[in-house]
Amino acid sequence: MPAARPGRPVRGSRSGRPIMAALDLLGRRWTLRVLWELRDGPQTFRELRARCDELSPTVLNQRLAELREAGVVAHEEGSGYALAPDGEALLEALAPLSAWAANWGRRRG
Amino acid sequence: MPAARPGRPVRGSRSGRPIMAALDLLGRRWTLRVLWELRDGPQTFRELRARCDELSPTVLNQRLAELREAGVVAHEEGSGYALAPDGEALLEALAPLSAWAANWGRRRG
DNA sequence: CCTCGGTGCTACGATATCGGTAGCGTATAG
DNA sequence: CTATACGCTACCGATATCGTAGCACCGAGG
Repeated sequence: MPAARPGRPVRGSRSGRPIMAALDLLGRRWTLRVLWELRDGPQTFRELRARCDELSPTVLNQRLAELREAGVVAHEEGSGYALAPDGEALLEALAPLSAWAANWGRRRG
Repeated sequence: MPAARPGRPVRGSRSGRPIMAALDLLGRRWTLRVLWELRDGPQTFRELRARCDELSPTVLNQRLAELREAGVVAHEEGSGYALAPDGEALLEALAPLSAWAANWGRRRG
Protein backbone atom coordinates (compact mmCIF):
# COMPACT_ATOMS: atom_id res chain seq x y z
CA MET A 1 0.00 0.00 0.00
CA PRO A 2 1.45 3.38 -1.03
CA ALA A 3 1.55 6.20 1.47
CA ALA A 4 -1.42 8.56 1.49
CA ARG A 5 -0.66 12.07 0.31
CA PRO A 6 -2.81 15.01 -0.63
CA GLY A 7 -3.50 15.63 -4.28
CA ARG A 8 -3.73 12.06 -5.43
CA PRO A 9 -6.08 9.11 -5.03
CA VAL A 10 -5.98 7.30 -1.73
CA ARG A 11 -7.61 4.23 -0.32
CA GLY A 12 -11.33 4.70 -0.48
CA SER A 13 -11.42 8.04 -2.23
CA ARG A 14 -10.35 9.07 -5.68
CA SER A 15 -11.00 12.74 -5.03
CA GLY A 16 -7.52 13.59 -3.80
CA ARG A 17 -9.02 15.87 -1.18
CA PRO A 18 -6.50 16.42 1.60
CA ILE A 19 -8.93 15.39 4.32
CA MET A 20 -9.35 11.99 2.68
CA ALA A 21 -5.62 11.54 2.39
CA ALA A 22 -5.31 12.49 6.05
CA LEU A 23 -8.00 10.05 7.14
CA ASP A 24 -6.29 7.32 5.16
CA LEU A 25 -2.85 8.11 6.51
CA LEU A 26 -4.00 8.34 10.13
CA GLY A 27 -6.39 5.41 9.90
CA ARG A 28 -3.65 2.83 9.67
CA ARG A 29 -2.70 0.75 12.60
CA TRP A 30 -0.18 2.41 14.97
CA THR A 31 0.03 5.66 13.01
CA LEU A 32 -1.83 7.78 15.56
CA ARG A 33 0.02 6.08 18.37
CA VAL A 34 3.42 6.70 16.83
CA LEU A 35 2.63 10.39 16.42
CA TRP A 36 1.38 10.53 19.97
CA GLU A 37 4.56 8.97 21.32
CA LEU A 38 6.69 11.49 19.47
CA ARG A 39 5.14 14.37 21.39
CA ASP A 40 7.96 14.39 23.97
CA GLY A 41 10.70 14.98 21.44
CA PRO A 42 13.07 13.05 19.17
CA GLN A 43 13.49 9.36 19.77
CA THR A 44 15.47 6.54 18.27
CA PHE A 45 13.84 3.76 16.33
CA ARG A 46 14.21 1.41 19.29
CA GLU A 47 12.99 3.88 21.88
CA LEU A 48 9.93 4.51 19.78
CA ARG A 49 9.38 0.81 19.39
CA ALA A 50 9.57 0.31 23.15
CA ARG A 51 7.00 3.06 23.74
CA CYS A 52 4.65 1.45 21.26
CA ASP A 53 4.60 -1.82 23.14
CA GLU A 54 7.35 -3.39 21.03
CA LEU A 55 5.40 -3.37 17.83
CA SER A 56 7.13 -5.20 15.04
CA PRO A 57 10.00 -3.30 13.41
CA THR A 58 8.48 -4.14 10.04
CA VAL A 59 5.38 -2.09 10.76
CA LEU A 60 7.18 0.68 12.60
CA ASN A 61 9.51 1.16 9.68
CA GLN A 62 6.61 1.18 7.27
CA ARG A 63 4.69 3.77 9.29
CA LEU A 64 7.75 5.95 9.67
CA ALA A 65 8.34 5.78 5.93
CA GLU A 66 4.74 6.85 5.26
CA LEU A 67 4.94 9.66 7.78
CA ARG A 68 8.23 10.85 6.37
CA GLU A 69 6.85 10.79 2.85
CA ALA A 70 3.90 12.81 4.12
CA GLY A 71 6.27 15.35 5.61
CA VAL A 72 4.98 14.78 9.11
CA VAL A 73 8.03 13.10 10.59
CA ALA A 74 11.71 13.62 9.93
CA HIS A 75 14.73 11.50 10.68
CA GLU A 76 17.48 13.69 12.01
CA GLU A 77 21.01 12.38 12.05
CA GLY A 78 22.08 11.85 15.63
CA SER A 79 18.87 12.52 17.50
CA GLY A 80 16.59 10.03 15.77
CA TYR A 81 13.01 10.48 14.68
CA ALA A 82 11.13 13.69 15.38
CA LEU A 83 8.05 15.59 14.32
CA ALA A 84 8.50 17.86 11.32
CA PRO A 85 6.74 21.26 11.43
CA ASP A 86 3.66 19.77 9.80
CA GLY A 87 3.80 17.01 12.39
CA GLU A 88 3.88 19.49 15.25
CA ALA A 89 0.83 21.20 13.79
CA LEU A 90 -0.89 17.87 13.35
CA LEU A 91 -0.28 16.96 16.96
CA GLU A 92 -1.75 20.28 18.03
CA ALA A 93 -4.77 19.57 15.85
CA LEU A 94 -5.09 16.29 17.69
CA ALA A 95 -4.98 17.89 21.12
CA PRO A 96 -8.79 18.18 21.45
CA LEU A 97 -8.92 14.44 20.91
CA SER A 98 -6.99 13.95 24.12
CA ALA A 99 -9.47 16.10 26.01
CA TRP A 100 -12.37 14.25 24.44
CA ALA A 101 -10.89 10.89 25.40
CA ALA A 102 -10.55 12.01 29.00
CA ASN A 103 -14.21 13.00 29.20
CA TRP A 104 -15.26 9.90 27.34
CA GLY A 105 -13.32 7.72 29.76
CA ARG A 106 -14.88 9.52 32.72
CA ARG A 107 -18.36 8.74 31.46
CA ARG A 108 -17.80 5.23 30.19
CA GLY A 109 -14.68 3.92 31.92
CA MET B 1 -10.43 -8.09 17.68
CA PRO B 2 -12.57 -6.75 20.55
CA ALA B 3 -13.72 -3.15 20.48
CA ALA B 4 -11.52 -0.63 22.26
CA ARG B 5 -13.06 0.96 25.33
CA PRO B 6 -11.68 3.06 28.14
CA GLY B 7 -10.84 1.35 31.38
CA ARG B 8 -9.57 -1.87 30.00
CA PRO B 9 -6.55 -3.14 28.08
CA VAL B 10 -6.50 -2.37 24.38
CA ARG B 11 -4.24 -3.25 21.52
CA GLY B 12 -0.77 -2.02 22.32
CA SER B 13 -1.43 -0.69 25.79
CA ARG B 14 -2.39 -2.41 28.98
CA SER B 15 -2.84 0.82 30.86
CA GLY B 16 -6.51 1.29 30.12
CA ARG B 17 -5.93 5.00 29.72
CA PRO B 18 -8.76 6.50 27.67
CA ILE B 19 -6.41 8.12 25.16
CA MET B 20 -4.95 4.72 24.33
CA ALA B 21 -8.39 3.24 23.88
CA ALA B 22 -9.29 6.15 21.63
CA LEU B 23 -6.16 5.78 19.52
CA ASP B 24 -6.88 2.08 19.15
CA LEU B 25 -10.51 2.61 18.27
CA LEU B 26 -9.81 5.36 15.74
CA GLY B 27 -6.71 3.71 14.32
CA ARG B 28 -8.62 0.97 12.56
CA ARG B 29 -9.28 1.09 8.87
CA TRP B 30 -12.38 3.12 7.93
CA THR B 31 -13.23 4.19 11.45
CA LEU B 32 -12.29 7.83 11.01
CA ARG B 33 -13.89 7.88 7.61
CA VAL B 34 -17.18 6.46 8.87
CA LEU B 35 -17.35 9.07 11.60
CA TRP B 36 -16.53 11.76 9.08
CA GLU B 37 -19.31 10.64 6.75
CA LEU B 38 -21.82 10.73 9.58
CA ARG B 39 -21.30 14.46 10.06
CA ASP B 40 -24.27 15.33 7.84
CA GLY B 41 -26.83 13.43 9.90
CA PRO B 42 -28.35 9.96 10.19
CA GLN B 43 -27.82 7.54 7.35
CA THR B 44 -28.81 4.01 6.54
CA PHE B 45 -26.32 1.20 6.41
CA ARG B 46 -26.34 1.28 2.62
CA GLU B 47 -26.09 5.04 2.32
CA LEU B 48 -23.12 4.99 4.63
CA ARG B 49 -21.57 2.21 2.62
CA ALA B 50 -21.99 4.16 -0.61
CA ARG B 51 -20.32 7.23 0.92
CA CYS B 52 -17.39 5.14 2.05
CA ASP B 53 -16.66 3.95 -1.47
CA GLU B 54 -18.66 0.72 -1.09
CA LEU B 55 -16.44 -0.73 1.57
CA SER B 56 -17.32 -4.31 2.37
CA PRO B 57 -20.41 -4.72 4.54
CA THR B 58 -18.40 -7.05 6.76
CA VAL B 59 -16.05 -4.28 7.79
CA LEU B 60 -18.72 -1.61 7.97
CA ASN B 61 -20.79 -3.73 10.29
CA GLN B 62 -17.77 -4.46 12.44
CA ARG B 63 -16.83 -0.79 12.68
CA LEU B 64 -20.39 0.22 13.51
CA ALA B 65 -20.52 -2.43 16.21
CA GLU B 66 -17.30 -1.10 17.74
CA LEU B 67 -18.50 2.48 17.56
CA ARG B 68 -21.84 1.56 19.08
CA GLU B 69 -20.16 -0.33 21.89
CA ALA B 70 -17.97 2.72 22.47
CA GLY B 71 -21.09 4.89 22.72
CA VAL B 72 -20.04 7.03 19.78
CA VAL B 73 -22.67 5.93 17.31
CA ALA B 74 -26.28 4.91 17.79
CA HIS B 75 -28.67 3.01 15.60
CA GLU B 76 -32.02 4.71 15.69
CA GLU B 77 -35.05 2.86 14.50
CA GLY B 78 -36.29 4.43 11.33
CA SER B 79 -33.58 6.97 10.58
CA GLY B 80 -30.58 4.66 10.56
CA TYR B 81 -27.16 5.26 12.02
CA ALA B 82 -26.28 8.54 13.69
CA LEU B 83 -23.74 10.09 16.00
CA ALA B 84 -24.46 9.71 19.70
CA PRO B 85 -23.70 12.73 21.93
CA ASP B 86 -20.19 11.43 22.53
CA GLY B 87 -19.84 11.03 18.79
CA GLU B 88 -20.87 14.62 18.15
CA ALA B 89 -18.26 15.74 20.64
CA LEU B 90 -15.67 13.52 19.02
CA LEU B 91 -16.37 14.99 15.62
CA GLU B 92 -15.95 18.47 17.05
CA ALA B 93 -12.66 17.38 18.54
CA LEU B 94 -11.65 16.24 15.08
CA ALA B 95 -12.51 19.56 13.45
CA PRO B 96 -8.98 20.98 13.77
CA LEU B 97 -7.81 17.96 11.82
CA SER B 98 -9.83 19.11 8.87
CA ALA B 99 -8.20 22.52 9.01
CA TRP B 100 -4.78 20.97 9.34
CA ALA B 101 -5.40 18.73 6.33
CA ALA B 102 -6.38 21.73 4.22
CA ASN B 103 -3.14 23.55 5.05
CA TRP B 104 -1.13 20.40 4.61
CA GLY B 105 -2.65 19.83 1.19
CA ARG B 106 -1.93 23.42 0.22
CA ARG B 107 1.74 23.00 1.06
CA ARG B 108 2.31 19.49 -0.26
CA GLY B 109 -0.49 18.81 -2.73
C1' DC C 1 -51.82 -14.58 -1.64
C1' DC C 2 -47.76 -12.76 -4.28
C1' DT C 3 -44.00 -9.77 -5.85
C1' DC C 4 -41.05 -5.99 -5.34
C1' DG C 5 -37.81 -2.99 -3.36
C1' DG C 6 -35.48 -1.54 0.70
C1' DT C 7 -33.56 -2.63 5.22
C1' DG C 8 -29.53 -4.54 8.21
C1' DC C 9 -26.51 -7.96 8.02
C1' DT C 10 -23.89 -12.71 7.37
C1' DA C 11 -21.04 -16.47 4.81
C1' DC C 12 -17.16 -17.48 2.55
C1' DG C 13 -12.96 -17.69 -0.16
C1' DA C 14 -9.21 -14.56 -1.80
C1' DT C 15 -6.00 -11.11 -0.70
C1' DA C 16 -3.53 -7.66 1.97
C1' DT C 17 -1.71 -6.31 6.18
C1' DC C 18 0.29 -7.20 10.57
C1' DG C 19 2.93 -9.65 14.16
C1' DG C 20 7.05 -12.02 16.14
C1' DT C 21 11.62 -13.54 15.89
C1' DA C 22 16.07 -13.62 14.19
C1' DG C 23 19.74 -11.34 12.52
C1' DC C 24 22.39 -8.25 9.11
C1' DG C 25 25.52 -4.17 8.21
C1' DT C 26 27.28 -0.10 10.18
C1' DA C 27 29.28 2.71 13.70
C1' DT C 28 31.27 3.85 18.09
C1' DA C 29 33.65 2.78 22.35
C1' DG C 30 36.58 0.03 25.36
C1' DC D 1 38.82 -8.07 19.00
C1' DT D 2 34.75 -7.55 21.82
C1' DA D 3 30.67 -5.24 23.12
C1' DT D 4 26.93 -2.29 22.39
C1' DA D 5 23.65 0.30 20.03
C1' DC D 6 21.87 1.91 15.74
C1' DG D 7 18.37 1.50 11.75
C1' DC D 8 16.45 -1.83 9.41
C1' DT D 9 15.30 -6.31 6.52
C1' DA D 10 13.91 -11.41 5.81
C1' DC D 11 11.02 -14.73 6.81
C1' DC D 12 6.62 -16.76 7.78
C1' DG D 13 2.47 -17.67 10.47
C1' DA D 14 -1.58 -15.07 12.20
C1' DT D 15 -5.01 -11.74 11.60
C1' DA D 16 -7.74 -8.25 9.27
C1' DT D 17 -9.82 -6.70 5.31
C1' DC D 18 -11.97 -7.16 0.64
C1' DG D 19 -15.42 -8.53 -2.72
C1' DT D 20 -19.32 -10.95 -3.93
C1' DA D 21 -23.39 -13.28 -3.13
C1' DG D 22 -27.30 -13.71 -0.77
C1' DC D 23 -30.34 -14.31 3.55
C1' DA D 24 -34.22 -12.84 6.70
C1' DC D 25 -37.19 -9.21 7.58
C1' DC D 26 -40.45 -5.53 6.64
C1' DG D 27 -44.01 -2.48 4.24
C1' DA D 28 -46.27 -1.13 -0.02
C1' DG D 29 -48.82 -2.36 -3.90
C1' DG D 30 -51.47 -5.54 -6.79
